[in-house]
Amino acid sequence: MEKLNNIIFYNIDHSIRLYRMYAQKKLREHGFKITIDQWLVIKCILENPTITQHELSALVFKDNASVTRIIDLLIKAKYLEKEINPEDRRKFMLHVTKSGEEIIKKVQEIVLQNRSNALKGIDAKELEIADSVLRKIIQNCK
Amino acid sequence: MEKLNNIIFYNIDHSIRLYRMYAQKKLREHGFKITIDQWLVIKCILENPTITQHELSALVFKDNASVTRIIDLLIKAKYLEKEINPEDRRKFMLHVTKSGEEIIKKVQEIVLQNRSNALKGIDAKELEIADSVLRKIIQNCK
DNA sequence: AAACTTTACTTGATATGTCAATTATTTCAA
DNA sequence: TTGAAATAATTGACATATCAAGTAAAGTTT
Repeated sequence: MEKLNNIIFYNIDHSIRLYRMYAQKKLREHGFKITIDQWLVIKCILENPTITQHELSALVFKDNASVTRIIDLLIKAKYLEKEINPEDRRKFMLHVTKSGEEIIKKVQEIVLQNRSNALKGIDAKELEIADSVLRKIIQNCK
Repeated sequence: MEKLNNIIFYNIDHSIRLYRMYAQKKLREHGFKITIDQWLVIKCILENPTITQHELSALVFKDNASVTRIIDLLIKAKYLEKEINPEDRRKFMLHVTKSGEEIIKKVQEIVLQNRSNALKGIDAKELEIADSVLRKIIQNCK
């Protein structure tokens, strides 16, 4: 138990790191020039079309600064456009372009495959317990 | 279940991110000018005095390039010294300095507190299950 | 309305993550 | 024993993480 205390955080870290590498590799293999984080940001904007950058950063657990920079890159890549919100000129309205929508649609299937591969051999009950443990850690660190 | 599939990776990501921020904040509050990653690297060298950088990167789940840079910073901070290994001139021997040893000793207690705070309200059995789920994910992504 | 506070976003600095290319050294094989 | 392959570490380029400081706009107080 004392030992596991040490190790659980290593395994959390290790698992998410390997999963990200795994997922990124799959995207690359399919010829997609987009990062996991960029994909996540577009996905969230599509699902929440009126979201602000500030709300977005809470949703994807990222710093405002990171979100600003990811959005910059997505705009450069023509997956996104932004426009000042006339209701509140501090904010921006974020528009996913046609090509942004398309890449999300194409990548979707790979993401589902990645997740299911990564969770192979894990049953619903233990997954549920693992998830609850993670949620407790999240609460404790807030 | 379908939904949880989607969410487990978010919670893994979220939990490790919050834990790192939490741990880093505690270090800062106690006046330590060292990052979690730097601490981990010194700790591993102390526990494996003959370790190479290559072995080190496997141990801490980091890229060789990251380890090189972390070691550079630790040398600048006088916590570490390196010396070419005469047995194999491609390798280095890594020496933790007195002041490196000292900071590890001082930080140790805070790290233990952080872990136990982060795991509050989680019992041994569910922790064991969570750990086994993470190990399966790690295997699946290798 | 003017001053103050808060909010949304950006930018700079530094650390780390990831991949690819490079250098130096060693090992292996013909 | 020499030439090819493998290994250890570094470096460059770019993406992201984190904190702090800064700018602009909106909201609040008096």
